[in-house]
Parts: sequence; structure tokens; C-alpha cells
Amino acid sequence: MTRAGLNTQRVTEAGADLADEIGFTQITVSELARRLDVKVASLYSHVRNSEDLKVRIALLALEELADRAADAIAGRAGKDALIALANVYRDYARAHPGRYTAAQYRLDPQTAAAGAGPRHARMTRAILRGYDLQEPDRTHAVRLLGSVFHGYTSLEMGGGFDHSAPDSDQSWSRTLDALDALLRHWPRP
Amino acid sequence: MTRAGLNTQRVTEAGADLADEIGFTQITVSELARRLDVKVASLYSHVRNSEDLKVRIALLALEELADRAADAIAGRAGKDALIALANVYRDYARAHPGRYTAAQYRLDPQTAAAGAGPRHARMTRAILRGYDLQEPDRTHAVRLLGSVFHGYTSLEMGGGFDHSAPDSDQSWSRTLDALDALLRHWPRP
DNA sequence: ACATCTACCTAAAGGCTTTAGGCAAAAGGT
DNA sequence: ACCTTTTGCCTAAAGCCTTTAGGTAGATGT
Repeated sequence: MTRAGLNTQRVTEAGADLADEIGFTQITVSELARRLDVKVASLYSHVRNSEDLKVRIALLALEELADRAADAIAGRAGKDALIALANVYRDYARAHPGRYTAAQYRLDPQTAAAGAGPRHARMTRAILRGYDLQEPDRTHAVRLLGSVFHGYTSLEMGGGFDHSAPDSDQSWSRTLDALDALLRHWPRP
Repeated sequence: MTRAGLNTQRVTEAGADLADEIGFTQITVSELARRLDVKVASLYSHVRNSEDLKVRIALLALEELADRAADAIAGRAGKDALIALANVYRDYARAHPGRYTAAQYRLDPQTAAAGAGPRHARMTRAILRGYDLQEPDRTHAVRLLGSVFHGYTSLEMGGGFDHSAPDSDQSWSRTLDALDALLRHWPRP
């Protein structure tokens, strides 16, 4: 009887793929075992428990997202960079809904700090180099951008903008126009 | 042996309270039964199954939120109304994290349309009466506002803005200033 | 060929979900 | 008060998911 050749890495990737297919919240160790054609107990050599599996999928998704974001903003500035970064999140969420949901999974502070979370914050901050904002407004703007990227994407994923005109692509595009305008004319306190 | 006197309504409310204490994702029928000091099977007279319980909690939260939002925007306009509405969401999320998470629970379109979801959209739209926006920009703005309210609140709830200066209250306040400015000077296509 | 990992297995205990069938408290009519 | 109906809660049981313990055989290196 030949082996499947699993290790923690592969189990995590298979978990992420499975999440994209059936939804992150539906992930169970049993379901993943079925998918990998392996007995449930076998997975417990690669993953501490069900929670550990979810955390690993979350960290994987955060890292993949950060890599794509870094690619997207390299060599761009201002509105170009803003649009490129924003689209990374939205496109990733549409292509990999399970992974994207996983990226929102609540991690304890230590784990979060050790993962790719901080890279995301730095990249959003980097976008603002193209605009004339000083601290603390820069931080406020980072938080606003994060909120819009995540908020829009997650409402859209939840079907909130389906079945109503105008279509979501247009709102997205105009939302980015609006954010760009806002960053260029950020109000004084 | 005297009865607990439960019905669907009370079970749902107890479920919502429990969600606020232990987190919406931790909700199980068993846990709720323990909380109510009742055997698990008994709850299945009041609730079809675990999913049904969660949906009911979600609908309850959406309704409570809509009621508070309606109170908040009554008799206000412009930036006042914007701030009041935004604070309803944020305050509710902080006071009732379990219910707030429940309000984000994905409902099937039929259930969603029958619940308080559409009321929320109408109220956000009502806020924009105080600003000079025509369709389709009005809809784009509704979506942007929803994204920011939900996005900011959910990142804040997830601890994303902890342990970094300036504190989240300030960013929130300045974010609302920025949104107000944006709505007053919405960019042309 | 040998020892050593290591990937996978069987077995079993415990918890959550859900259905079926029953009993007794509450509610309502006469 | 008495009887009937309703209904709120129960016990029992089956099925699936999680997790641990202990065992076996394929891969790896000497």
C-alpha cells in the first residue's frame, strides 16, 4: 500500500483548496481526510487539531495575499498603486473565497504579529507615499483604506450587491475614484 | 417538576445573549441547552436545527440594529445623521459582539430579503438626502458607506487597531470627517 | 542488511446533532 | 371540578466529528 506523501505544508494547502470549494467555515478535519483519501487520525500527525489547521490556512492566505500585493504595487504610485492594491484584495476574494475568509480568521496577537499581517499594513502605508498626508492622518487613512478594501469585498462576497443596479464593478471603480479624490483633498481637523 | 417556559422567541434571545458572551461562532445547540438548564432534545421543539438557530439570531440582531439606526437618524440630517448612523453600528458591535457577528451571517436571498436587511439599505440611502448626489452616484455612495461602517467595525472588533497609536476613537472620528467631506465633494466621473 | 524515521493505520472514548416516542404540566372548555 | 388538548420537556439511540493511544509498514540512511 503506497503512501500519500503528506506533510504539514501539503495538508495546509489541501485545506485551503478545500476551503475555496466548500467554504472556510465548513472545513473539518474529517472532510479534509476524505478529500485526501486518508484516515482522519493520520492528519493529526501533521496538524495539532482542528483549530491549528484553520490557523495555518489563515496564515497561508495572508501570505499569498501579501505576495500578490507586493507584486501589484511594485513600480506604481498614486492612484495607479491604489487601484492595483485594492484589486489584489477584491480579485483574490473572488478567486479564492475560502482562503479570503480564512485571512479574516481571528488570530491571537502573537500569531498575527508573526504572520504576514504587518506586511499588509506596511503596504497600505506605502500607497500613501503618493499623497500628501502627515501623521496622524496617514494612520487614519491607512485604517480607512483597510476598512474599505475589506468591507467592500466582504459585503460583495456575501451577495450584498447582487441583483441591484448599477453592477458592482461600477461601484467599485467609482469607490476607488472617490478614495483617490479623498486622499488628494484630505480634510483638515 | 416545573417548566422553564421556553418558546422560539426566548430561545433565540438566549442564543443571542450566549453569542455575546462566548462568540457567535462558538454557538451550539448543546451549549445553549446547558445555559438554559434544559436537555438538548428539548430545544429542537423550538428550533428546527443548529442552522435555524443561527439564522434566527442573525435576524434578531439585524432587527435590533435597524431599530437603533432608525432612532438615531430620526430628526437628524447631513453630517449629524452620518455620524449618528455610523455610531449605531460601531457601538452595537462593541456592546454586542456576538450579535454583530451574527448580523453578518450569510443568509439565503429569500430570508435576507424578508429580514431587516433592506431597511438598513434604505436608511443609509436616507442619510444621503443631506448631500447633493444623483444616481448612480447615490448607490455607489451607499455601498461605500456600508463598506466603511462594516469594514472599520469588523477590523476594530478583530483587534486590528489595538496596540498602535493613534487610538481607534480618533481614527473613527477622522474617518467620519473624511467621509462627510467626500460626500460633499464627490468627484465627477 | 540494518536500524530508524515517519506516514499511515485501527481502536476507542467523548461530544454535538438530530429524530422518535413518551409523559406530565398547563390551558381551555363544559 | 373534570376532561381533553396542547405543549414543553424528557429518555433513548443513531450518526458524525474530534482527539488520543498504540501499532505496522514503507521510506531513508549507514
